[in-house]
Amino acid sequence: MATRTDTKEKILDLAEALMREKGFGEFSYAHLSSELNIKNAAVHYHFPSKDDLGKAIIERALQRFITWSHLDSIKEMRPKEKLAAFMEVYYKQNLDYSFRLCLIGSSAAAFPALPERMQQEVKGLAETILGWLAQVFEEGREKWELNFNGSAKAMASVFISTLAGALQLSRIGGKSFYTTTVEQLWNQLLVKH
Amino acid sequence: MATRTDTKEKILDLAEALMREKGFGEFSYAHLSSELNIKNAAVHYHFPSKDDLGKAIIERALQRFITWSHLDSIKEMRPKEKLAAFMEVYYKQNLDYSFRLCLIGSSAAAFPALPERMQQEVKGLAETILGWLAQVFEEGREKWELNFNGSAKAMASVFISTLAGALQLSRIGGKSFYTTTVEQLWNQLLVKH
DNA sequence: GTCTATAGTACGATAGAC
DNA sequence: GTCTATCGTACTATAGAC
Repeated sequence: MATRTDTKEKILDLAEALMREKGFGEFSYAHLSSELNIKNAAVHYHFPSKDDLGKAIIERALQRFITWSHLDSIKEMRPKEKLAAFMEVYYKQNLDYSFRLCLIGSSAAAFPALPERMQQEVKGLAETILGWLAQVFEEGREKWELNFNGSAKAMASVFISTLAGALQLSRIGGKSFYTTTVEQLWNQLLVKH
Repeated sequence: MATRTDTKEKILDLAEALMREKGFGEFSYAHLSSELNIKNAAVHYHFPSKDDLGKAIIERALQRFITWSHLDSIKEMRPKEKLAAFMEVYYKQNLDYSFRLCLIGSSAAAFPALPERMQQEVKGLAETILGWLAQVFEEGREKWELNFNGSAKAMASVFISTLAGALQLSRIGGKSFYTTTVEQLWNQLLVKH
């Protein structure tokens, strides 16, 4: 019925959602198979071990980010718009669902328990996103659209730490905690020093 | 041999450390008992269910923070010093060990999987810390020691989100990611607008 | 590519002796 | 307060039929 690719993609979709909702160690092959109406052996066929599954989740997310950041519609934006677009995607992919974390945040929290091959993938993903953000901040300051002192890399680190942290803490403080926090962060970037 | 209180405290100490290193769902009664050279039934004697244990971890942390913030040595400090003292404790209790998370961060990441009674305690702990920080920020701005726009509560939210986020991401990016990020955050608070 | 069946392990929790 | 012993459950993973 379903082609090989269909099932594999569906497994990845669900696994990624569960990882962000509950954590990588908190969902099982049984969760995946029952939800997809297949047997757990079928999941093992596509991803022999959970290590393979975890690595594939992160690999796919990296490709997705690269594709997104290379879209003409994104590349043509001014720095401030790029940052706003990033924040919008971040909000929609996470807070529009019931407090899913971003993959970086979920991975970081569980990092010591993750398979080593998966840890390597996560490092690559984090470096890619941080590099892109640092470039946007650099460009934004040059063009007088964003205001901050210090290095663009450090500012990008504050930015992504705040987003990821606020997203996590919004599980305790509610959605308004996230919006309040991010609005404050954003406003500080627009202040004229 | 060991008094009742001794063992109970030792269990709490170890459980809290494991929760911050690996996550609440990632350690077991077997981990606790083997490390403490007792049997898992002994742990169940002190904390019948893992819910009880989790609740006790957070309760104790709340008392610890209240005690700390009520110390004369802390209360006598100027706002900027208070914030610096908070950051120093945060660094020493977390990054001086091998990337332990703070209890708030660890709890937030695993929140949906935590026992409900534990979730309530976590909310209380987060509110207490956030309230204290907001007061420090308010006072700091009044006395011209800290610079920020917007509400003190929002600034406190950014502050704690950034610390918790940077601590988590430092598991991916190393200790220098944390120090870079927090230094940037700190410098922004001292900038004269 | 998906199934049935199952091995092997780890978990939280409890009963009852000391 | 700690022990031995054990129950019931859930997990990752594999062998072999279809």
